[in-house]
Amino acid sequence: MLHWMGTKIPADTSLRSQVYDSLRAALTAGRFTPGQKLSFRFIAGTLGVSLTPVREAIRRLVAEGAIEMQAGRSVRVPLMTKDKILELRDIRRTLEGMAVEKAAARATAAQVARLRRIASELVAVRGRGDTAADRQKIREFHFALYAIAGQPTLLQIIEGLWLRTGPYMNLLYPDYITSPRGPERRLRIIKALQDHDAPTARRAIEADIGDALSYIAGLADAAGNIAPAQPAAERKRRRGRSSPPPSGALVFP
Amino acid sequence: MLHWMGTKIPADTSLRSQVYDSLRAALTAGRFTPGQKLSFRFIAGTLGVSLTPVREAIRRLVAEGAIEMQAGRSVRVPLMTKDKILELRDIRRTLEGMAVEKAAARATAAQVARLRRIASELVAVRGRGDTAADRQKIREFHFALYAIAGQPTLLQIIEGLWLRTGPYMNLLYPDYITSPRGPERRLRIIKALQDHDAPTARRAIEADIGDALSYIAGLADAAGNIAPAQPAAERKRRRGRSSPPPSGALVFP
DNA sequence: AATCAAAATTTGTGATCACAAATTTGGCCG
DNA sequence: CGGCCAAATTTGTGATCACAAATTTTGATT
Repeated sequence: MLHWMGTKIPADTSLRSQVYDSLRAALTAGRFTPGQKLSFRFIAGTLGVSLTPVREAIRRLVAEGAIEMQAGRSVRVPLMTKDKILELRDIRRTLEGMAVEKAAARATAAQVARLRRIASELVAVRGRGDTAADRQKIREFHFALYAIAGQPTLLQIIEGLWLRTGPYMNLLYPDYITSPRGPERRLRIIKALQDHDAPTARRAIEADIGDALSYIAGLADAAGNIAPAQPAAERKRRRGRSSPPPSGALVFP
Repeated sequence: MLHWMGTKIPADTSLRSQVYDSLRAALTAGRFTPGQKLSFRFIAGTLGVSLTPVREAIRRLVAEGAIEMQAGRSVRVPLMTKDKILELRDIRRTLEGMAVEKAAARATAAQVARLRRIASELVAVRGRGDTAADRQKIREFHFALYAIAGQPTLLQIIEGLWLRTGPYMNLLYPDYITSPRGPERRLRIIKALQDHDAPTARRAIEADIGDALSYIAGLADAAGNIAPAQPAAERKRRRGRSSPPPSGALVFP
């Protein structure tokens, strides 16, 4: 639920947005193979809509770099290379470092408390083996952190970068993610925000992002290509009726 | 003309792209008043196309932050505030600084020579009072510089940032732009690239961007709003037939 | 003249169709 | 088995239509 100064911003219920959300979720979860061609009619057919909203959703995703458009006329899931990951690493490290630096200067006690709560929820989820839930909590922590900076444009750009790296972040599981550095760094960041210690906070987030993406870059083969990640494990299904997804959720199989 | 390793990339001739280019050019030149509502049918009618390509072009511009979409259903040219300009200043300073730093490490003699040529052309144009030509040369210099870094994603993000600030850059004319700091800094950057002196190059570009956008932020009124810029002066028309724009150029009046 | 509800118009959205370009298929010949 | 070309199919693009929501205009009433 999006809010702004207590005023509810009405959610965009257009089919276009729903298609966008579905594609975004599928990309982030790695449900498409990198390099896979996505035809408009396949997407429209799968989601049960016409071509029109699909085309507009695709335009947005292309603009955000989440999918790429071939010279001719087809779109496909981008293939990742070591160079591209290293470039994204440098950009993300810098921008997310900037966001945290500004956040440290402004963080209120309530905001710090919220971060602490999310961090402890993450600890609780970790080790349960639910990759999808784990990643969700990580995302929640990071964006709660960046939102404190109060810089909407910066936040939007960072979201775009997460969308580009998203399909490959599953590669961190299970090896990299079990390192205790993550939890330690999150606590260090929280402490630094509490103390308004911007340089320390920045260093911690830069190390976090730098290490994670360097690790992924290290998975590249000799040609510099990085293999696609496996889809995140689904959350446990609710007991009871399982067939139809809740109210109008457009999902890929 | 776009090239890549000697291979011509075929230009996208779709109507969608032409509409996008037209809107982008109009926005950059300040031909729309900030806050102005843009109806799909107005754009389609003006450019003589149907709604379909307009809708897709708009989606892309919205994703890039060049225009914004109201909650309900209309799109408009974003209004600029002091806070937003300062945020864009910080992001641009950082990312363009990063690009120049990488460029300094890689620049070849030929690339430096090209920068020097553009810089001298800019000096030639400067003082002729042709704002549009001046801005075009500035853009050419900056992107030739950033391209040397060889980081396509970074370049794409920077282009998006220029699109957001574009409608307001005319505010630099004629007062700010006549300062001799600009030409001096460009020469300093070129020299630093030649010497592979990354820190000096970064400092120079950061000062360039920081000063320009700080100047624009200083134009805000007490409420923090920044008045729209006047459209850039048109280039001198070629003599001869003046009515129809060259081959299929979709232009706004 | 100011107010406000009803009517008229405008506007974005989604579906559908026609069409050309790209891609795949299938068969033929080497 | 492999290369090549024409037919068949798929695919993205652009135009058009219907429709509901939003906006503007109108006109009656105070």
